[in-house]
Amino acid sequence: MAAVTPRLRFAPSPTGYLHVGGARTVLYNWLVARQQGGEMVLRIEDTDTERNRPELTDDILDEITWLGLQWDGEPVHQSDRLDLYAEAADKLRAGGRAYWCDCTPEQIQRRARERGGPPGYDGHCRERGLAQGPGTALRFRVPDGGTTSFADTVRGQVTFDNAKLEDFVLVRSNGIPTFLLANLVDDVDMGITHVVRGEEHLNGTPKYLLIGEALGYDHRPVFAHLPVLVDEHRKKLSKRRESMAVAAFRDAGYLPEAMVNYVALLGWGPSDGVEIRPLDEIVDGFRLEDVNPSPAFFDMKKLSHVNAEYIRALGTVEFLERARPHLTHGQASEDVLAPIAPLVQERVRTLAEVEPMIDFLRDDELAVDDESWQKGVVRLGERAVAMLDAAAAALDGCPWEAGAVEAALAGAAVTAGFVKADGAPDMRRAQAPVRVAVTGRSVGPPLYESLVVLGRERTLARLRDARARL
RNA sequence: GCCCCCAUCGUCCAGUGGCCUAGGACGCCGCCCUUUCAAGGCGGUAACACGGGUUCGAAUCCCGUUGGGGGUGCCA
Repeated sequence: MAAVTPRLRFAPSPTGYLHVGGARTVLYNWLVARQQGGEMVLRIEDTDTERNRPELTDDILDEITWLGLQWDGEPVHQSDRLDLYAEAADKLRAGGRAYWCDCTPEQIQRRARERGGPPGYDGHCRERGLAQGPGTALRFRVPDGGTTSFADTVRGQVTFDNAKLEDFVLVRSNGIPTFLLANLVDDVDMGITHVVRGEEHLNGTPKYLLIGEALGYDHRPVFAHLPVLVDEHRKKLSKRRESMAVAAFRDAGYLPEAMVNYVALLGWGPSDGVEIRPLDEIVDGFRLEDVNPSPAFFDMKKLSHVNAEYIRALGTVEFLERARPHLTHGQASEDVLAPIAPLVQERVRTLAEVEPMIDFLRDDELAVDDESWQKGVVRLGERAVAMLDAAAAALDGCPWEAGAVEAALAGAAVTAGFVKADGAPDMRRAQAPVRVAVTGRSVGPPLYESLVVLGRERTLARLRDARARL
C-alpha cells in the first residue's frame, strides 16, 4: 500500500469564540501534521443554523493565525456541502440503514418514562416505513448486536456495545444533517487520516464508525481523544466562558509564543523536562502516544510565569514594539517607557502590566495610593519629613543622571538619619518616602532611573506636594 | 440510571517491573543578593487513591472498590 500523506483537520463550529481548549486541539493537530510532513486543514462545522454565528468564523481564523499556526488550503464550510450529506443520507435510507421518524422529543421522553427504562430513543419508528414529510427526521438504524471498537492513540482499545447505542438522528426535520453525519462524510471525502479532538467526542466515535461502515467506506483513521481542559472545580472549561477565549489572552498581553508553549504542556511534557522551549523543538519531541489521558487544569499562575519568561527573553526593541498595542496613551507612554524599558520588561508578567507601571512618569497629576502613603510615609513620621526635605535639597542642584541622583539621595539619607550600623546610608528605608512621594506607590521600577525620566522639576514638585500634605 | 474514560506533590509534567529513600516545573515558605518590586542564587514543603493479586521484585501488569470526569440533543 502506498504511503499516504497524513492529513489532519481542526473542525470548529462557529458557535463561540476560539477558547483555550480549542487552541490546544488545533495545536496538537498542527504538531502532528508538522512532525509527520502532513497537512492540517480547517473545516467549519456550521450545520447548526440556530446557534451559528458566521461572524465568529473570522475570529477563529484570526486567533489561529495569531497563535502562529498555519493551515493548508482554504477552510471548508459544511454549509457549502449539503448536497454531499444529502447524498449519503439517501444512500443509507435506500440501503435500509436509516429510516424516517416523526416522534417529537416530548413523545420520546414520555415513552422512556412510562417504560421506566433508560432515557433515549426506543426505535419506535423503525418498522413504520414512514416517508419523509413535515416533522420527520432521518435516524440511523444501529445494529442490534455486536460491538464497535477502535484503537485510540491516547487511550488504547475502546469498545462499545452496539445494543447500548440508540438510533440517532442523521438528518434533522429541517433537512439539515447533524454533526454525526457531516463529520464522517467530510472526513472520508477530505481524506482525513488522523482524528485528533477533545474527549467529549469519544462517545460519538462508534456512531462515526458505524455510519462509515454502513456507507461502505473503509475509513479507519488514527483516533486520538485529548483530555478535556478543566477549571478550578475540575469541570470542563466552558466555551461560553469568555475569559477563556484566546482573544481575551491576546488582549491581556500574553504573547502567542507563550500561549502555545504553555498550552502544549497541558497533557504532554518533554522527557528531558525542559518546558519552556521554541515551537520547532516541541514539534520534534511531541508524541501523540505520550499524551496524558487525564484531564488537565488550566493554571493561570503557570501561564503567567511562562509569559513572563518569554517577555524577558525579548530584545528591548522588540519588547517596545510588542508592548505598543497595549499602551493606552500612545506616544506619551512610549516616550517615558523607552528610557527604562529593560527595567520594566523584567518586572511585568503580561504586556498589559506595562502601562500601569509607567503612568506616574507620564501623567502630570499623580495618583497616590493610600496604602502606600500610609506605609511608606505616614508611618515614618518625622523621619519621613526629614528625608523629604533632605531629598529635595540634595536633588535641587545635582547632575541629572542615575548615578548622581543615587549619590544625592544617599547624602540626603545620612542627613535625615537613615544610616546603617556601619555608618553607610540605609537606602532600603530611606527610599520609601521618596518613592511614594514621587511615584505614588511603594513598588515600581528602580527609583533613580525613574527620577531621571521624570525630570528634576516634576520630581521636586512632587516632593514638595508630599511635604505639604504632612 | 446507563455507557465510556480517567486516577503520581495544591497544579502541570517525568517515570513504561529493579537506576524511586519517586525527578522537574509552577505555586507556597525560608535564607542570600538588593534602592522598592521583580529577576537571580540557595534551601524547604508536598504525591504513587484504597484493597487484593501476578512477580524474587510493582508507581509501573491484572482484578475489584472508591473518587473524579465525559457522554447520554432534531448541539458540536
